[in-house]
Amino acid sequence: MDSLNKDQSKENLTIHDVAKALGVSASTVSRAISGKGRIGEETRQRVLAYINEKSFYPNASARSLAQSKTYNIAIIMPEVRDLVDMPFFHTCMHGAEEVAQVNDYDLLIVTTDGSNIKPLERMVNNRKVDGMILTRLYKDDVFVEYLKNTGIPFVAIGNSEDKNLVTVDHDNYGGCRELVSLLLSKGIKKVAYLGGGMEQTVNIRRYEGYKDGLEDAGKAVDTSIVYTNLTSKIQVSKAVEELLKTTTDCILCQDDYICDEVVHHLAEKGISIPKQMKVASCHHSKLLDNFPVTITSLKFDTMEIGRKACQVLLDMISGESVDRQTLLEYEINLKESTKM
Amino acid sequence: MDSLNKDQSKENLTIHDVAKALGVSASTVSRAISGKGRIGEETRQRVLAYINEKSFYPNASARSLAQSKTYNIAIIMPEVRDLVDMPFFHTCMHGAEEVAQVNDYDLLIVTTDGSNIKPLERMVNNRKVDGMILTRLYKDDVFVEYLKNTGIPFVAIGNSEDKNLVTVDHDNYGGCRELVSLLLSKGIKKVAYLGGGMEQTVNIRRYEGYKDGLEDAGKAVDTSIVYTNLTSKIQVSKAVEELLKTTTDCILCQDDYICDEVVHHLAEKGISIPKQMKVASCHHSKLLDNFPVTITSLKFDTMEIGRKACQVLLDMISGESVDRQTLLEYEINLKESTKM
DNA sequence: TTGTACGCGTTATCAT
DNA sequence: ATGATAACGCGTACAA
Repeated sequence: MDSLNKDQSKENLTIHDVAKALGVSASTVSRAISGKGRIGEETRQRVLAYINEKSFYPNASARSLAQSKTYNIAIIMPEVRDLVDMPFFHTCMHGAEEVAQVNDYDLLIVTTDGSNIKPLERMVNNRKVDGMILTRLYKDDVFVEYLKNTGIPFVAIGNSEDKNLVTVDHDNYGGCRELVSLLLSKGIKKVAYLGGGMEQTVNIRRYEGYKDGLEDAGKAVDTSIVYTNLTSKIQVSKAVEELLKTTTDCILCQDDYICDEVVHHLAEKGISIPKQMKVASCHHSKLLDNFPVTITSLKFDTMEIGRKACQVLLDMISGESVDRQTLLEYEINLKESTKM
Repeated sequence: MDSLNKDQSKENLTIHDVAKALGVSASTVSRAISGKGRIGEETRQRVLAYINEKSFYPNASARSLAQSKTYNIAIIMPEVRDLVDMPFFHTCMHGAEEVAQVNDYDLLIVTTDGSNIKPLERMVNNRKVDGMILTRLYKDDVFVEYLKNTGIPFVAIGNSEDKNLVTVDHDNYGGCRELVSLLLSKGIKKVAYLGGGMEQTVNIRRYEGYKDGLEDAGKAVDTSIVYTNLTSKIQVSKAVEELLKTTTDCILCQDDYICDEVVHHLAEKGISIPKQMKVASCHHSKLLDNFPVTITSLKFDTMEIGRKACQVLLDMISGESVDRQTLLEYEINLKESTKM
């Protein structure tokens, strides 16, 4: 047992060792492994059997150098303080990893805030990755700007006006629009909107969906019950406070994070959901499952977006043509929180 | 502006290009960059200035091949379904990444369940990393077993009886012990314990702390109010149900996840905390911040454990001697949930 | 102090 | 179908 392991680890084999042992040349071994180039089926099997028995594995660095390919991709994550309550990015990450693994790629994580491109530069300059996934897309995105100039393949999760970008996103716009339409058709009269971080395209799209959803129902946007600059819990609760003085009968939250705060604040004030106020969220997460009342929300398959982004990226890397924009489906879950 | 970028990207430079342009040899350039080997200060500056101006960066694969070092480390994460409500691992990951970045290392993530070592084998066999961090430690850990045989440097987050392992952990034992002592000293009479997953060493240590905390106060463990095999929400609520029939006046939860369920179930049953039942948790997370009542808990700096684990690993990789076991401090936060 | 020459382990080109 | 041989770009003994 022990000696068996020792045996295998007698310093790593190379294709030359394999070649010598089999009385063939190194290039033959290489061909047998890669499948590239013509090779006799018999010798191929012989080589494969041998490397399997001796558990030989090609050296990644050497292959990397020879092919100018790293078999690594990077995923760019927002900075830590944002992440604690935001499982979205991590779920994405795991989706991407799943696809990467299957394709013999490894996933390398890079955390950075919205403006610091240093970590990306290092990756690119040192050629440590073959491509990148941007998990977040800003309005005038410095990462995008940088990556475009480098020419390295990358896909962004989100929506951009630049139709040359390769993006993967949930249909936030369509989802919010349909959600608003639905709420209004059920008899809700006045839907307020609570959001923040309008420099992120996802939030822009949701707000646009909200606006067009109202329009579909022949309603105009009432800017006095629209908040698009909430960045802290306190601001959210203050907004709720103000809304309570109006005739608003439903609060649409840009995301689960804001929704969480809204629900808490309403509970604190003794306002019952949905009797005195309806609540809905443009994004679902486990956060919303912890309330006594179930919350109407848009549901997206977050893992799937990670998978898809990675798949598209790998396609780009291998030179295949890919769709510029990919839009993934949404699901509307009507729950108690908007019951009339 | 545009031409400037084009200029830089005229196919990547090599040390030979730099050498030629400066009228020196490639090895001189190499020395200037690495700092290894004697080199004239003047030429060193000249080289450094040039590569800085032309923004030359050494090719990672080539360096990797020459040095047999990848400047990558991997962090092994538990499988996805466990993760959604467990920010611990992701926070660790970001801590590790922070330290890795500073040391010019990159972090590669690998997700796998407790038994599948295939993904690790690929990493090791292909020599894609210089070391690994295990974020979880099982009683008879197959990963540990495998990694020990390969000889690759690795550090495990958790506690092991095998004192040859290099581990980094919070002082779960000491924390739980002190917490229990404290609760009892405040007048609490009967502390029940709710836990699960005893194949993970962290949970074993917490339970041991609980036991010894009782002992410190001269109390014996009452196994009828101890649950160490709860793996689902339903099981947790059933356990709570049974405890309510006893004279238990405080429930100590193994982690935030279990605590979350306990608090919810008590609320559902109309049992008020802390009046009718005290509650404490051996692990704090944001999960506990969402309750109307603040929860007494042990608090660990999760990011710090990731940082520390990474630092120790990097030390091992560079051949420095490291402490076998590192124990990080805990903090006891006494809150409303255990108020007498 | 600096340059030469070779090795790291693969892939790819060109013969055979 | 297979085998030499030359890259790939960097590090490093050894020589000068």
